[in-house]
Amino acid sequence: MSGRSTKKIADPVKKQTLADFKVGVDNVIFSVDIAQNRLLVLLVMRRDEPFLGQWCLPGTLVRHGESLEDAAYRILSEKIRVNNLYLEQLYTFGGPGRDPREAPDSFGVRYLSVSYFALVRFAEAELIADGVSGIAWYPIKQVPKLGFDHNKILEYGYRRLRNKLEYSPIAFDVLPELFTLNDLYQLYTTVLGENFSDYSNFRARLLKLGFLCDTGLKISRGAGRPASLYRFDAEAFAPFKDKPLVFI
Amino acid sequence: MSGRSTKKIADPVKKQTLADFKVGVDNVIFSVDIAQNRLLVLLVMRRDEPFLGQWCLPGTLVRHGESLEDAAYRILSEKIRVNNLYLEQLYTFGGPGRDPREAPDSFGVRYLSVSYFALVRFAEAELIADGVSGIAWYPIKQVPKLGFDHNKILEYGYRRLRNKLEYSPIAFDVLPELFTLNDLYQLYTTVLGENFSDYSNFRARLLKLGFLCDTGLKISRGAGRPASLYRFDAEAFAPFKDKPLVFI
DNA sequence: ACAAAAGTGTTTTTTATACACCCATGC
DNA sequence: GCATGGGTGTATAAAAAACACTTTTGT
Repeated sequence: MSGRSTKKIADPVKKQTLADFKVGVDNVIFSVDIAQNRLLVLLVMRRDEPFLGQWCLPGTLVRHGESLEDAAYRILSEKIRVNNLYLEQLYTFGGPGRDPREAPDSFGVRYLSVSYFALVRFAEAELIADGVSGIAWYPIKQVPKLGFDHNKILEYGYRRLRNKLEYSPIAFDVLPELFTLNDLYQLYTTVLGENFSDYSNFRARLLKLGFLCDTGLKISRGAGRPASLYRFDAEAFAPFKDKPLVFI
Repeated sequence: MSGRSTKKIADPVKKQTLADFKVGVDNVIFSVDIAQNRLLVLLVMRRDEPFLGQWCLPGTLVRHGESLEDAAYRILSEKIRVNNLYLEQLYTFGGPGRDPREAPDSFGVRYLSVSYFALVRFAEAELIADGVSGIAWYPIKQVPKLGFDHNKILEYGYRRLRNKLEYSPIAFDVLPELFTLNDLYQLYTTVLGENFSDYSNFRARLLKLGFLCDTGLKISRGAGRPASLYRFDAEAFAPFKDKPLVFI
């Protein structure tokens, strides 16, 4: 308490003035490798201080005239080429001292991070290596210690991914136009774990909802009966928007 | 397309440079007036330009050394006195041009808003009028046109409130220590609408979950049978954390 | 005695869960 | 013909929804 009042003498000058910020955008970019049943997250190796040479989420600072979402799309397109993706804002981390570039207890500029969460199609995603430093898909279970507070951001993004998958149709943004129910099921199990639902029940529930339409086309993958190809019908899905827990 | 390339000549100087930000925090503060069955949101009248004299969400700019959440608590405590509340971050709005103080297409500073969502106990909330301009609880259905993009923020907060109520125990942060099941039910109906559930079913579901304990105390409110007073048992609730859709 | 508020119980319908089983294809 | 992946069906348990009914108080 007495420590506090000591502080109060020094504070008024500083505390009353507004902080100046640089705003960064950090992306948690997921993709699902169905073939290997792995959930992957995109990491890049820092080329600058701080945290030079350490793995981080891909991020950037926001430029003049650029919206937050624009910045998020910019980093994304600097790192990977994709046509299909889902992207949404995640959370904003902005405590003082979260970035080492902020001189401690100074009038210096603060660094705030608005994080975005993205899910991209693994098969078509093409990583853009700049030839200087690393970029890689990391299986979620093998992510190392990251720079900044990026492990926390990633954890936040992972939780969001699992929730989103349960009640919104983001899977279809990342599946090909035509897909089998097994493709869909595998995507779900890879993210949510094996025991989230039995295949037969998953199937029955989804088909009953009525926004997956059977194209009649069949695809044969090696041995076994050929699978029907389905298409996601966005119009038929419309009435389910805003309704909780559509899937699983 | 040719318009674009013209732009490109002018851009590099500006677009490549980082934007400087002031960061604001805007609060969507809800309370539930059970007596009158109204959901209320706190609005304040702006004392400064821009939007002087117009109703807005209570907000402030973040100061040196202050975290976002600290700023959110600061405005809150400048406007109302409360002991019990729930508060969480909502969303970050940061497009260029969202604040009129940004000179259009200039090098000037950008204004970004991190919004927070709060639920406070109506009965104990004491509004702090500064004697200069207005502050008031507005029924959600009667909110006027607000300054900035605050109607959008409010809408976002309203949706969050309804969702949160369904799967997390925020109601208990805002009910008195001891409450009747009717108090709880009325809070729910006021926010979610009359037809979200039948009282008897609501009651049965909640009691079965087992984190409401009957204190044995009774309270009599006018005519009719006295009601049991319950207490929320946070420990007994713990296992339900992270499980979706506990209520309703 | 009766209206008002609180609380209990019952019936019906729908959904979830766990399986067992049939179908079509490649080898 | 049999392993493999695809697809259907059924039986049981649990949850949601609708609604009728009892209990306890004030007046």
